[in-house]
Amino acid sequence: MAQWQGERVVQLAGSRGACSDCSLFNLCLPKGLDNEHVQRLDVILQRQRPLARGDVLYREGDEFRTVYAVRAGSLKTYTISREGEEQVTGFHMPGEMLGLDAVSLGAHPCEAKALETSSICELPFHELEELARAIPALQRQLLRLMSKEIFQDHEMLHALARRNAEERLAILLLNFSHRFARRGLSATRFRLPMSRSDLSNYLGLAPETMSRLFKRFQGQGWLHSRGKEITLKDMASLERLAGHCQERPCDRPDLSRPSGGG
Amino acid sequence: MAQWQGERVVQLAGSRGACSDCSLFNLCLPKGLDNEHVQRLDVILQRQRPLARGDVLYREGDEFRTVYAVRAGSLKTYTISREGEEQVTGFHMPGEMLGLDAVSLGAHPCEAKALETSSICELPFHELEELARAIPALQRQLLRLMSKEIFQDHEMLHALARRNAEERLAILLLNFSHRFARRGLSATRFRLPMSRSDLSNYLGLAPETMSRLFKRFQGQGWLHSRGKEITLKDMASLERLAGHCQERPCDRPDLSRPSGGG
DNA sequence: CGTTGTCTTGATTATATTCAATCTACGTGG
DNA sequence: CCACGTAGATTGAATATAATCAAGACAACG
Repeated sequence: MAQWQGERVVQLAGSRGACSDCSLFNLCLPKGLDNEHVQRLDVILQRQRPLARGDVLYREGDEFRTVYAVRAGSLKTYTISREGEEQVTGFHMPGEMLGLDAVSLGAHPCEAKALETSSICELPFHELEELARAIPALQRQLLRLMSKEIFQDHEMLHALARRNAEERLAILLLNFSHRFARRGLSATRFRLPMSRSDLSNYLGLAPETMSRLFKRFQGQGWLHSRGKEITLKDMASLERLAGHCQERPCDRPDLSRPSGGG
Repeated sequence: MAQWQGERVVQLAGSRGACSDCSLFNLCLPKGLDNEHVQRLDVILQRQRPLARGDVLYREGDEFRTVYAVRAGSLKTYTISREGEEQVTGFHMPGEMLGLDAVSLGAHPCEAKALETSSICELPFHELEELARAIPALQRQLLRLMSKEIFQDHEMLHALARRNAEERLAILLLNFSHRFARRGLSATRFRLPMSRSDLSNYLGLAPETMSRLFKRFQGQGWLHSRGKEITLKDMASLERLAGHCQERPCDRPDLSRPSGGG
């Protein structure tokens, strides 16, 4: 593919005011941005060459200049403690954003690595900020995205602090199920692109425990797993385990009080 | 005190361009805001009547209209699961902000309760957003504040996922030590305003474990605790336990690339 | 077809939880 | 000022849960 050369992507917006590439950033509110705005946003989008499995998008300490959105594939982000141990802080699937945790420090506090061949969009934060000032709906959407990340982290804190291993896995499986479903994929059959170790690390468990959990879940008939391929067979039981379902109130476009001048 | 009636506080800015009340929100960059801006920010600040211990500032599900900063006292925020169990998501000391996790949903995803008699500033988010568009440094600072919260949550995730009980307590003690020190208070003698249960809940431990930990730490000569009064006596040992010290890179004013038009 | 890394499995151990029983501090009312 | 009640904190003993250690199976890949 010849276009993966970091050149600027100047794309005209679609006909209905919907986003093209910028939709990957979840930055477009259906009613918030008109064609002109979409065009201005797309102009600052850039494509990178695809990442191969294991490629590092950014390292801990790297200067923060851009935020990223996953176009295809998937990545994990993780911090590295002084002793060298990893802590996976998130998995990022197509349509999801990463890098916003770097705004505060001005440098990336974590590392991002491709779990498989992945295609990434990047958006220079400096220009995004400027544009956000010009487009109220964009500013708000940016704030909402960050707020959502905080909200999700709090859910994760709850899972790690109050839930046992089984419950954590159930929560995680349903979480992925919802994320796949939102992309129009099956909510019950999907492929988890990360290793069992990454999963267990994310959930604060030992890899062996993860293995035993999958076995137990399979024995209960709750799911079928063959390597990375997962089939959820008893959503009700998983939801019962997970407690209040982890339905995440994703980007709702209806805001009672639009921040724009009206 | 007669001024606790929710009236608007119209305060003139100090002489050096430093913030007055708005400094509570950590929204002012020393070099970023001049007097005129400070004045505009202070104008939208409001004072509430003080909260008594146990008073709820906002409940889960409450419509999100304002963000808050602690002027004096302290609060805890916590989510409530469907089964009614609490999960403490944070403690908020003077000069610290809360409520930003509500931007995404448009409603507060957690509840905030005063741990002691507390005085609160509130700032209508709608107006804050507008002002942020007008003042680039403010917009950036707002984004940085949220980013910092994400960053801190990730540290907490690491603590819950990878650290044992002792290490978690050491991390927490040093965290508070730094927060008190930043306010000009002693880094080694302070009063933890929350109950042991709140602490243990926050750290994902049973209250009994927390009790045993304090006893063990005291036996090691690492600290002295009498009720809520804590004296740290061996910072080196605590730091060794905590691993890389949890020094949080708080609001550094030096940003290589100011987002303003220059 | 072997090599490598990941995953799985079993046995054992460590860690923190749970349950139950005091103990203490503190606020209330006599 | 003291007795009482209550909520929180502490302590001990038993238990549960997941981690660790150590092999072995499996899959991907050259």
